[in-house]
Parts: sequence; structure tokens; C-alpha cells
Amino acid sequence: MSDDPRSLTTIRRAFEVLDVLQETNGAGPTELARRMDLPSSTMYDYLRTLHETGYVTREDGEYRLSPRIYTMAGRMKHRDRLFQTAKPEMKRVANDTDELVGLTIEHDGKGLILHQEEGPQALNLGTYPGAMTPLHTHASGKVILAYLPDDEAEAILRDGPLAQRTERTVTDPDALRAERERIQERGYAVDWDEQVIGMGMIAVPILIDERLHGALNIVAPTGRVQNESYQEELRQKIEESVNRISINYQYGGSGTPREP
Amino acid sequence: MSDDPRSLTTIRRAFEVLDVLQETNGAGPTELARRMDLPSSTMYDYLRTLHETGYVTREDGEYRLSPRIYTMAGRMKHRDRLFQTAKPEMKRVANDTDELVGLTIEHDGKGLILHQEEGPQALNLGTYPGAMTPLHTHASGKVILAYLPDDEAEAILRDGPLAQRTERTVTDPDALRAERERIQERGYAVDWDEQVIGMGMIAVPILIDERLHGALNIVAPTGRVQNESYQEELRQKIEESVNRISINYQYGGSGTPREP
DNA sequence: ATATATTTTCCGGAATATTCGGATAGGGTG
DNA sequence: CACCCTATCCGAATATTCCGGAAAATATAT
Repeated sequence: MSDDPRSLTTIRRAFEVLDVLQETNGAGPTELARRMDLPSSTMYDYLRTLHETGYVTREDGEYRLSPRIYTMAGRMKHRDRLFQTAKPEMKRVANDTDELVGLTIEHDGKGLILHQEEGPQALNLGTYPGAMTPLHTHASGKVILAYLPDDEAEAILRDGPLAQRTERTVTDPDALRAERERIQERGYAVDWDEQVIGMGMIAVPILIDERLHGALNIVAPTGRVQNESYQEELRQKIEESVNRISINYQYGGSGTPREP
Repeated sequence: MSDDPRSLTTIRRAFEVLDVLQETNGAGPTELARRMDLPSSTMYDYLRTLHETGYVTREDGEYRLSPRIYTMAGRMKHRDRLFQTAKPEMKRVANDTDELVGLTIEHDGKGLILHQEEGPQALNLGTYPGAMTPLHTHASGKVILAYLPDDEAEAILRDGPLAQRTERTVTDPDALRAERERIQERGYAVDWDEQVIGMGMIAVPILIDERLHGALNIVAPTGRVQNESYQEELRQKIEESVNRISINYQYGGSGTPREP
């Protein structure tokens, strides 16, 4: 539990409380104390303090995560230049194609959905902004793997385990290494049924100044993605979109929009 | 600084560090230590621990908030029943009217934008999900004030100060009390130029089981909102939408969607 | 209604985790 | 190469956390 004797256990525990609160969806000191194996008087002190900070709410004896988290995340996203430049483009493509358009970045060796725009009829199979997924399980992640520095990509492939999400998920490191090269040559990646059955994805890297900033992808039902001409059409659309994003990112407006 | 001697200062400080990190957008121990008036060795301990938790990243000596916040907020939102039921309705209205549709909830005496859907051409004047604003400065907030229990509303009006956002912002408590009553009678609120010049808003309460869950609103340029027949049209659309939301909220599907 | 069980909140003192000055190492700049 | 600034490391003092147990509050059972 206390690995490094120099790290502040009080802080580590406080965040563990947040994690547990997220799972329990509202609980009292006793239950939380049980879950974390602490005296409930201690848990009480933690909850009281977390409540003071505003990140935890207390309603009739039940403590839960406070919507203040939304404010922190929202502000951060609002100030993110990649998000700001990508968003209008993603909207355009989503409305144009009526599919689901996603923007994924790498964080901590995993894929994190930074933003998503859905066309009016687009189907969404349970992915949402903020969700983290293993990189090797979908086209966006594989694009990221392909354009990550070799050593980082290799570390991810080597240190596994590489989760098997569906029966089509590629989990063999050598197969994934081969795919990295193919993606680097072609400049995009496609998958279907590898993360979720019925879901296909086309993804291209967002490279700015030679540096990988993320991947833009379109999600469509497997059937449609298998159709080569449609796949080609979608691919062109997101490639164009990425071009505009990278131009606007570099030469575009002020950067940070105003605050309300 | 240390108000209540029984609250855990380590936790309070840790969250203050997060706040400061949010403002600085990347900084080293020394700068952060200066800002919080602490020895930099102490700040180092905090940063090191926050980094361990995963909520802070360290890249070449610069510490910053980690995208992990997105994951926490995203999961929370994804599990929020009000959001889940409102979202498809908001999309429909946004595409139908081509304006900006918002869902605001009350938190800590202020208005918090839980979600926003923009029509393809909708203009967005700097509001974003997660943003918090004083309730008395826009239609959504006033609807919430009107349907909040009297004592809570009164506390907000009494304890001021009521910020003046534009020259049209209503800051007189008595005027706001009168408006509460009018809103309760009519069942909706309208404002223009009260929060942002050029921005008009129509808002209706989301009442489920007699309890206020939030407010749904449409934002449009002041000029369009001043047009009575258009205003009426928009109002009807969000009222219908709220009806569907409240029905689906009560009798709708499973509740929590699947995780990816 | 009354009794009983359970949970939340409060409190004081012991134990120990945090804190801070100072030492060291690392980076950048003229 | 010397200087300055910053990040990191360390050990000892002490202010904080932590826990057991009491009191209040709440829920459940009789």
C-alpha cells in the first residue's frame, strides 16, 4: 500500500476516496471506510475535508462526487488548442457523413477520447469523451502506436498484456509490429469488429511539426466500412479535415477563447 | 488559511495545487511554491505525490493537470441519467432549430452547464459544458431560482453580491423576487443581453416528480429572440422536449449504459 | 411507542507522516 | 567555464493525522 515512504499518503488516500466514490455512486462514511479498510472516524475526516474543497457533495448523509469535476474538466478542454481547432472540423464531417467522428489522444500508454461529434443519426456504441481504451484494440489506437516513437510503442507492445476485446482483436505483438509499418506507409488505419462487434473505424494521425498530437477517426457500422468505395470516401474526408486542423492549429486564431 | 483545525490541511493544499496548476498551465515546483507561499521542497513532495495518483503529469520538469480529469468527468457524465435522457432530445432540437441548446443544473448556488448541443450553424459565445455562472444573469438561472425552494432562492438573493455582467443584468433582489413569481406563473423565462451582449435565451424548468432537476434552454442572437413569434416557436419546442425528457427519465431504459 | 441496532459525528492524546532548511545535482546562459 | 536558477534529495523536529471510544443522530425491530 505505502510503496514510497516519501509520498504523502494523505493525498494518495484522498484520491482513492474519490475513486471509490465514483464507483459507489453515493455512500456514507461507514461503507466507504469498510471499502478502504480504514476506521470510519478517519474516513469521516477525509470526507469532511473533501467536502470543504468542493469536490465532494454531502446530501442527507450520503457523500458523492461533486459536479465541480465537470468545471475542472470543462475548463481544461475549453483551453485545449487541439480540441478547439478540431471541434468545428469534426462537426462538419459528422454532419456531412452522418457518422460518429472522434478525436483520440495518447495518455499513459492508452487511448483517450478527447472529443466526439455525432451526426444526427450516428450510432454510438457506448464510447464517450474521457473514455480510455487500450491502443491496440482499434484503428485510432493503432495509428497512434504507429506514429509514437519506436521505444514508446515497443514498451507498450512488450509490457502487455494486450487485452482481447473481441475475437477479432489483434493481440499478437508481432502482428501489431507489422501493422505499425503498414500504417506508417499508408498513412491511415482501418479496423472492424476489433473493439466492439459491429463497429468499424477509419483513423488518420494528426501530425503537426512532425509531432503526433492525436488521431482523428470516423466510426461506422462494420458493414459500411467493409465497402471499399465508402471507406475510401470517409478516409478522404478525415484526411482533408486533418489537413485543415493542422493548418488552423499552427496559424489559427488567438488560442484561448474567452471565459464566461 | 487553516480555518477548521480538524480538516486535513494536506488534502486542502493538494486541491489548491490542482487549482493553481489549472491556471498556470504547466509550471515547476519553484513557481508553484511561490504562488502558494510554501517552500519548494514541500511543493515538490506534493507534486510528486499528485503525479503518482495520475492526476498530474510531469513532462520535462513541468507539471500540469493530467487528462485523467477527463476520464473522471466523462464517466460521471456518462452515468448521469438526466444527461443521458436529455442528450438525444437536445440534439434533435439543436438540429431542428439550428440554435444552441443547453442543459443547466444548480450546484452550490450557481448554474452549471451540464451539456450543450449546437446546431450546425449555431453560434456559441464562449459558454461550454462545465462552466459555472451566477443564476441571476440568464434565463436558465432564473428559471432555476424560480423553482428552487423559497429558502434556498432567498439565501442566494440575500447573500449576494449579485454580479453585474452587462448593463442589462438584473441585480436588484426585489426585481428578481418579482421575476421569480412571474416565471412560476408562466412556466418559462426569457432574457437577452443580460449575460452576454448579443445573446438571448429562453429557458424552461425540468420538473420530475415535483422536483427541479435543471433547466433546458435555447440560445439565439438577441435580435431573433426579440421576435415574438420566433420566441414562441422556440419556447414550444423546448417545452415539448422537456416533456419527453421527463417521461423518458421516469419510465425510460435501463439507466446506465455499458462501459467501453 | 419503546427499545435496539447502526451510522454519523465529535473529541483528545499518541504516533507518525508531513514539513522545511539546507545540501546536492542538473540545466541553461552569457 | 563560472554563474545563477531550479529540481531533487535528505534528515530531524514537530505539527498533523489517526484511531479508539463516547455522544448524537438515525434507522430498524419489537
